[in-house]
Order: sequence, then C-alpha cells, then structure tokens
Amino acid sequence: MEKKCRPMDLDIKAVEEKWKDRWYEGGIFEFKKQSGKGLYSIDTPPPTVSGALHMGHAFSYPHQDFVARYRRMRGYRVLYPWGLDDNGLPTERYVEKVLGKRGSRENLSEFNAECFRISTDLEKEMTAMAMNMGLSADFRHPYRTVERDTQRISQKLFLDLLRSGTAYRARAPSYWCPTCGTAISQSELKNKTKETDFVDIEFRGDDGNVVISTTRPELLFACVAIAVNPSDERYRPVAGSSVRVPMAGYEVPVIKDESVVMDKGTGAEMVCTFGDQNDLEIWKKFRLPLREIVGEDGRMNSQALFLSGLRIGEARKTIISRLESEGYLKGSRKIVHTVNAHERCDTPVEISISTQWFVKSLDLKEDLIKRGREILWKPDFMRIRYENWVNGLRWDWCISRQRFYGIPFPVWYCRNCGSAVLPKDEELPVDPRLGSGGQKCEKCGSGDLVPDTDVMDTWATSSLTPDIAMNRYGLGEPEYPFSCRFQAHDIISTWAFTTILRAHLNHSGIPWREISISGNVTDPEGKKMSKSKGNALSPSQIIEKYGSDALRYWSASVSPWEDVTLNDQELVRGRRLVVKIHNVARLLSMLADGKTVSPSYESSAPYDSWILNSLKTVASEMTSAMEDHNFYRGRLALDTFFWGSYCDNYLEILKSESRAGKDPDGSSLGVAYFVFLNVLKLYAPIMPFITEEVYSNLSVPGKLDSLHMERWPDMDGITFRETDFENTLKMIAGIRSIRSSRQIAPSATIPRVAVRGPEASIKRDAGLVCRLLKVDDLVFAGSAQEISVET
RNA sequence: GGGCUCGUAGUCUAGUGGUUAUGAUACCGCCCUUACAAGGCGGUGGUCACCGGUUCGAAUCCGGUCGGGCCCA
Repeated sequence: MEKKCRPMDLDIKAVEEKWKDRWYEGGIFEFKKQSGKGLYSIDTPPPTVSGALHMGHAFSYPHQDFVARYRRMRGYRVLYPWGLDDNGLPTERYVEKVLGKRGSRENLSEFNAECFRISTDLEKEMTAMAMNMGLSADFRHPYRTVERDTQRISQKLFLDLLRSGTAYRARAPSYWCPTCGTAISQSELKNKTKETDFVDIEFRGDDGNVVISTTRPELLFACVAIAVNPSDERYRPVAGSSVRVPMAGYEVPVIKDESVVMDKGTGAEMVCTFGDQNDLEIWKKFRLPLREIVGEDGRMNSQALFLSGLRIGEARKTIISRLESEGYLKGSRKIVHTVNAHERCDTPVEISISTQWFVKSLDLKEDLIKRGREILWKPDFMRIRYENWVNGLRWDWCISRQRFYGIPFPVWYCRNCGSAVLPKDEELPVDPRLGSGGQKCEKCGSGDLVPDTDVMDTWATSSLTPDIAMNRYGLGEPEYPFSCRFQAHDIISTWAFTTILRAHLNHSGIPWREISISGNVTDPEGKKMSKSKGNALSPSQIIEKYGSDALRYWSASVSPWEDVTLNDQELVRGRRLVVKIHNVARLLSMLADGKTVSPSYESSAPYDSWILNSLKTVASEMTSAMEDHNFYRGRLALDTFFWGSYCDNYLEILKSESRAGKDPDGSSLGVAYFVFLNVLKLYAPIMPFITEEVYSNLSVPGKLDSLHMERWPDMDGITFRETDFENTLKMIAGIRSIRSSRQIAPSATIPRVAVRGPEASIKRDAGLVCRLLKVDDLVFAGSAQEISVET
C-alpha cells in the first residue's frame, strides 16, 4: 500500500553539506592557544590508516564530539585534535596489498615513498568521512604518526627511556611471526582454533622409556627436556633419569614440574625451545640449554638435521612419517586446540630468540596498577580489565619490528667496539638506515658504524598521542596530563596500557585524568561487525540514507560502553527528529507572523509554567548525563520532553489558545521561543547540523554566529512559577482517547464531555480544553482525586 | 578454563528494594487537522533468561545454572 507523501521542504543532505563547509572553512573549531584555566583536552584515537572508517568509528567518534561540543558550550577551551595513525605494520600491509608487492630493504626509500603517497590519499578520504560525521575536531591542524615532528618526539622519548635504563636491547625470547618476518608483542596476538595431530612419541633411556604427547612434533630436535608432574606415579621410575631424543642421538633430562597436566595425552610432555609459553617458563626455571631450529624465515635450519630447509608444516608431516617408520610413534589423534596467531595475518606465531628492543614493564606492575587507579574510568569496571591485563603480563614490551615503514630506532652500533652510538636530541629525527650523518663512537672514536635497521612497533608511537598532540598545538608540560581519553574496550590492553606505561616512564605521571570507554558495533545477530565477516556496513551508506545527525543520534542510543546493534530503529527515529525540529521552527515562525520574538519566561499562564519547569528539569538531567558520558540517558529525557511534552501538548495548546486570541501580548509565544531555543542548545552536541540550521533561521535578537558558540543552558538560578497542570493533561489524554475509540474525526466537534476530578483544575482549564479538542460543552461531574472522562 | 560484562514485548531499550514495569520501533485502528503522512491520536503486545535465597515487598540485592559479548589462558 502506497503512502501519500506531501513534498518535503527540508533537504537534510544540503543542510549538512552547507554547515560542514561553513564550520570547517570558517575554522570555528580551531584550537587557539591561550594561557589561563579552562582547558579541556581530549586524547582522541587517531584511526589506523589501513582502510576506510567503519561503523566502529561512526559509533564512538560522535561520543568524543558530544563531550567536546558540550565542554565548549560550558566555556572551556577545548583541545580536540584530529590525528591519523599511519606508520607501522597495519599501514605497511595495506600498502603491500594495494601495490601487490612486498616491502624490502633493498629499495627502502622507494617503498617508503609509496607508503607515504598511498596513505596520504587514504587519509584524505578518512578525514572527509570524519567531517561528514560532523566532528568538531581541529581538522586544520591534523597530526600524522609518520610525520617528522612525530618521529622526533617518538625518538626523543625513546632515547629518554634508553638513558633511564627502562628501554634495553637484548637477545631474548620473543613472539615471532614467520609470515611478516618480524618480532611482535603479546598484545598483537589473537586466538585461533585449529585442528591438529596430537601425537605420542617414545623416548628411550637406560632407566626406562617415556612416551610423551605433543602437538608440535616438528620441534623434536629443539627438545631440551621431558617434563612430568611430580605426583604422577606412572613416571616415578624414570623421573630424574635421562632419555635419548629419537633419531637425534643426544640425551635430555626427565624433569618434574607442577605445570604438567597429568591427564593431557600421556601426561608427559617434551620441552622445546620454544613450542609455547609454558616451554619458555620451564626453560627459564630449570636453566635448560637452547636449541633453535626455526629460522627467521619460518624454515627449519641445519640444527633440525634431516628437516633442514623445510617449512614448519612440511617438517611436521616429514617427522611424523619418519617417527612412524622408525617405530617411535606410539599414537596419534586429531584434536582441536587454540593457538596464538598474529592478529594482522592470522599466522600461528613462534617463540624464538632474537635481538630486540624491550621496554621494561614486568617490574612495574604495581606502579602501573597504582597509576590506573589515579585515573577516573568511565565506567569503572573497565579499570578491572586493565588491572587483569597488567597482572597477567609475562613479557617486557618488545617494541622492535623487522619491518620497513615506521619510525626507525635512532641508534648505530660501533663496528670497532660494539657500543651503541646515539644522536643528539637536536639532530632528531634521524633514519640510521639512510646513513650516519657523521656520528662518531663516543667510546673509541671510530666512525665505522652500522645502523639499527629495525622500526618501532606502532604502539610505541601511538602510546604518545598526548605528547604528539601537545607538540602539534604548542602546549607543554603544564598542560599534561590531558583531561580525557576516548577509546574502545577492545584496546585497553594495547593503547590504554601502553599510554599509561609511557606516561609513567616519560612523565612520572598519568596521561589523562579520565578515560571514557566505548563498546563495539554488532550486526543484528549480535556478531561483531568486521569486513572479513562480510557483515559490515559503511558509515557513508548510513549517512546517505538517514543523514549525519541521525547517525549521531543512533550512537547515543545505548550507554556508550555497551556494544550496540546496528539496526535502523534509532536511525529512523533520528531522521524523524530532524524533520520534527525543522517543523517546529516553521510553526513558531508562522505564529510569530514575521516578527522577531524575544524569548522570555514571563507569563502567568499555567501551561507556560508547566513547560518551563519541565524544561528546567530536563536541562539538569541532560547536564548530569553529559558529565557522566551517559548520552543516552540525557537524550531519552530530552526526547520525551521535546516530543511528548513540548510538541504534542504544549505547542498544540499554544496554537489553539493563540488562534482564540488568548495570548494577546505574545507572552506565551515568548515562552515557546525560550523553551525551543534551549531545546536546540540541549540537542546541539548530539545533532549539530539541524540545530545549527534552525538556529540560524530563528528570528530572535542577540544571536551568535553559531549555535555551537552559545552557552549551555543552566537554569539553576531561575525559579519559575509552580502551577499544577497534570490534571489538565489527563483531561486532554482522556478526551483524545474517547475521540479515538469512537472514531470521531479531528475536524468533528464533540457536543458534551463530563469530567470528574479536582474541581479547581477542571474549572480553570475547561475553556482551554474545549478549544483544543473541539468540545462544545465540558461539565464538571463531581469531585474525585483522579481525573476521569465520559460523554 | 579464568576475569569483566550483558540477558526486560517481534526488535532495540529505560528502570540500583516500594502503585498497574519506561520509551522507541514494528504491527493494528482512525485521521491529510493551516508546523509536521518522513505526521497526529488511540491501541494490541512482557513468565523482566532459568532455579533457589534474603525481605512485609525483588526486574533491582545474594548464590547457582544456562546463553551472548570482550579480554586473557
């Protein structure tokens, strides 16, 4: 069935385009450095430059913007930076995908130039999308994590860590991704469930044999011990003896350790360097020797005997068949288990020994938890997740990556004496890979230097976003810490953690006074939205269909830390609200009949007192919701007030009274304008476009260039006349209900209505109700506490 | 397996011990009414996941079970 549509005189898209251009070209959201109090600084998440902005951004970015706009209206100087995270593995992999080739050290400058060019193009798109969302960030002064300034800061703060001894270079175990050919950190891992062979291998010894179970038979020649549980009776005879590694001709001890699970496989396991985290723990605890058999390229090396040169998967097949033919294989079954994989490429990671840069964090657990508690977490339970992560740390933070496109380590090594050679701070940034710049070794004076060829982990730089933003906007240590960090809960263990760590190490403080956590976006089935699942919608599709204000309205449809479902209910409602606000403005201007109206709250009419007091309540609810970052709570209260009270009742009454000549001096119209102007201000942070448009057309004196420069409504100091109007509203509802159930058309009059209830209210507003609802005769039918209506 | 968290009409959601559980959306009925049919008015729709406990009283507090999400092993 087709709906009849009146032509719409509101072009939402054109309105949004118009204001976007004016705001950003007029630079009204530019940060102006000033001394004095009242700075509100936001540490924003610079999106990773590895693809377009997605619904996760569209959900959480408006939250920062609500707060930025709210704080601005409260008179704060708001620092709301716009940054892009465009160095490191994610961008590099994106570029490799676009170009269809791999980066390499041979043509480093060329490859990095390509990375820069391609990411610059993508960043233009990303910034345009952020503007489409109506963010009030300072887009004129964006920062990039790959630019020279950032490199200088990142290198400088790294050198500070080096000089204070909290950054160190060591040959130590770290996670290694064979596909990306680089070390990675604990936080870059993800779980992957995998079906694999769980095989039993016999180790023979003079004091008896042991059959172990393993999922990593290809690491047989990296075996350095057999471990059994101390309370396992089955292995009492062999515990403490030595057994021979099959086909390898060397012996390993049978050791006892509580960590061995007795009912997993045969209850005996082989300890390899390194099959998993547990191997590493046992290796450290028993000071076992090291046998490295997997090379950096993911192939087995010469220590792996006849497996040499094979990839891990091939080596596994080969060793299983050899063990079988030689009679060492005692059993095999398929199991599904979880392995650690690299989040960027899905490859199961290895643990291997290599020389890497680390930042101390294991020794700092207590300090880091203390720092976490100095910060106000919104909501507080997210702090628990942070503390769980800190308590569960098992590695210092490995920050070096054997990749190309990133911030280089500002370090050379003297070929003569081996000591590290560092640049002076004023020489930064440097790229040692491109030459030495004439440095000499301080110890021996040699100029024969080799560069450090690694680049920093992307988090090593994005953990410095407050420092980067301060530098960009000309602020310094007095402005540290920032007021608030906004980020999603899935990166508490990466971004929040590393930023708190760097603040502790580099500033001996906290990075921000508050952290505000947001949730993820799920599809209507509750699944996390992601490109790989094919369930992702793009923000531009949503904006195209519903408008940016509606998108923002949706993003205020749950508590921000909750995961939100993308369904169209709130988007539909948001767009309707845009239209509604527009139409209210039209009605008011019709009632004003071309005149300028001074908003005022001087009126003695009961309905005016009622709406003014309701406004005061809703304004204070909205304020407290904004302070708590619970935007939905505020939005809900405002919706109910605006649509339910103001539009559906107050304006209907005003219209009817005004036409009946009951507002001769226009004092009620002044109240209507006063309330509407305040509604616009209260909606302004959430729906900046339509409110700005309507404000700009409103015929009231004393307007500013932009609604967003107005002061936030604060009515605590105003006392409005108290009048009971609830009974009148109940009369109206009762009569409307009668009209509807008897199917009386709006244009038809009702001859007679009888009302019971409080006499004073009924008699006072009988005329108003009759005019509003086309009732000829409203009679008082007797006193009662509650209003009841009959014909 | 552990930590955190969520579970309320078809769908989304409000509600931190007290009337008959809040709105929205969807659906149904009436209506183009001089702001608004992208609308108005009215209405149907709920075992507040389940089990037990505390209490005069529980969606709410406590314990357990089941199911979803995130993080970790």
